[in-house]
Amino acid sequence: MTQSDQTFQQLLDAIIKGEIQPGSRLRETELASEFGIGRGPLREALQRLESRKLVTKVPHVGAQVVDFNLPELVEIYQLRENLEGLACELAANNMTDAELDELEVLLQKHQAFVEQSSGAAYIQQDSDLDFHFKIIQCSGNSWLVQLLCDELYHRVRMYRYQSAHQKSRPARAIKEHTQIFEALRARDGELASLLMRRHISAARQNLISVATPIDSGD
Amino acid sequence: MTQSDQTFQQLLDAIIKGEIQPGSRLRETELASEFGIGRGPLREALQRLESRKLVTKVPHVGAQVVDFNLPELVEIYQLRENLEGLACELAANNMTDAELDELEVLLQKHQAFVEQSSGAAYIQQDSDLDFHFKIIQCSGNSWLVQLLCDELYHRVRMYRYQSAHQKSRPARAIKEHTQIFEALRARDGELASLLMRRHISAARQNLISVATPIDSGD
DNA sequence: AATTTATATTTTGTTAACAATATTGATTGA
DNA sequence: TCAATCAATATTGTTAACAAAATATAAATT
Repeated sequence: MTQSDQTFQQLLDAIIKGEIQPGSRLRETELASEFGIGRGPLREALQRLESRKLVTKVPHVGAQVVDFNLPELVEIYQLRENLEGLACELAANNMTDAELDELEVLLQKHQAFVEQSSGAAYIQQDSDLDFHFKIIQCSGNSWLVQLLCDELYHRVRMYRYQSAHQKSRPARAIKEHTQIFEALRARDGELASLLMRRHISAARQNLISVATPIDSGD
Repeated sequence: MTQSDQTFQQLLDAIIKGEIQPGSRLRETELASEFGIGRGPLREALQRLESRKLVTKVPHVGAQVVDFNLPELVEIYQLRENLEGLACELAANNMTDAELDELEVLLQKHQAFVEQSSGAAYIQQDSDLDFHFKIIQCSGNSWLVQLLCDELYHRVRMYRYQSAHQKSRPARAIKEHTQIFEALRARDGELASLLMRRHISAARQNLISVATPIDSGD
């Protein structure tokens, strides 16, 4: 594994978990010596973060970690709604019985996390994303997989870590996941797609209502 | 503008137009001296091409231009179908009257190209893509714009240049574009979306039938 | 002759120094 | 006191040399 790869992974993790704060300036020399590598590989790592939209770069000025931004997150959820709907349609036809079993395991694992209600919220939320990931990967469309898993989802995870206190709505999510799973098991792509779209749409609206201070009208 | 930027643009153009053949090996030293630059900026350019999926890199081995691949193109059209459908929905609400006028101009320009039926096919096809681009940009969803314009479309254009002889179906395309435009003008997002999905779906099926040798059944 | 082993060559990964640009801070003038 | 100008500093862009890995070539063995 190249140094560029390693550094990319480590920076990715640190940014998503908020260990490097949103908006931070990323100085090449500073980071390079921190990781004990030269500036070359570090620049490559930064560029890869930029292509995932976790970092913005301005020529001759520098790089900084993206800042949290509700409108942008809403945009991402709009895309998820459509793309994951499509993923369900495709997965309903493509996925094997073994894959369905694996998905069921994920669902049960998630349920267990919620019921014992222990552990940090982000564990539960990662578990939620695992369910979505699995379906996407079963779609069989490699571009769809890359777009969602490798580009949009980093941003979603970043947001979740940074607002892990808002426990979203785990019980309801599980129920919706179960419905989606059953539609997939029945190979009903149309229904699975509809349910997934509704599921993400609800999450999007929840996002807005949580982040927006209630306007009491006075 | 940095050397990395310039080189990226030039390589992008050369790859899309087929001046650098699909499957070609891209040797760093060779290209660098060809562009009269060092290997550093060249590597950055290659990396950016990789993130657009026009080049594949293997560590310690090297980079090569992606090869044409029908199943992958079909995957991309599946995504376009959904994403551009969404773009229409959003654009119907968001786009200004001025933008509608601009779109109409593009439509007429495209029509002119087809009627005079002169010029290379790829001019007509670029003109076709301009129409799609415009709508996407009017969606107001910046992630949608980037995904489509900056990632998926390079691959579409690459395919079109390399099969410019297959004149697709320009007259029909114009007719469908006109319908979509009228729906947008009427601010009917649902209809515009439906028409766009159907439009791209037809293109996808055309793609398959053109590329697949007719199975006469014997 | 075919296959393996060893060697040489090519090519990528990495570094450290240099050049160019932007930022910062001090200085000057109104 | 504030604004503008200039020098000093810090930071990115770029290059050329070196290190490590993979590929190609040649020799040796069965």
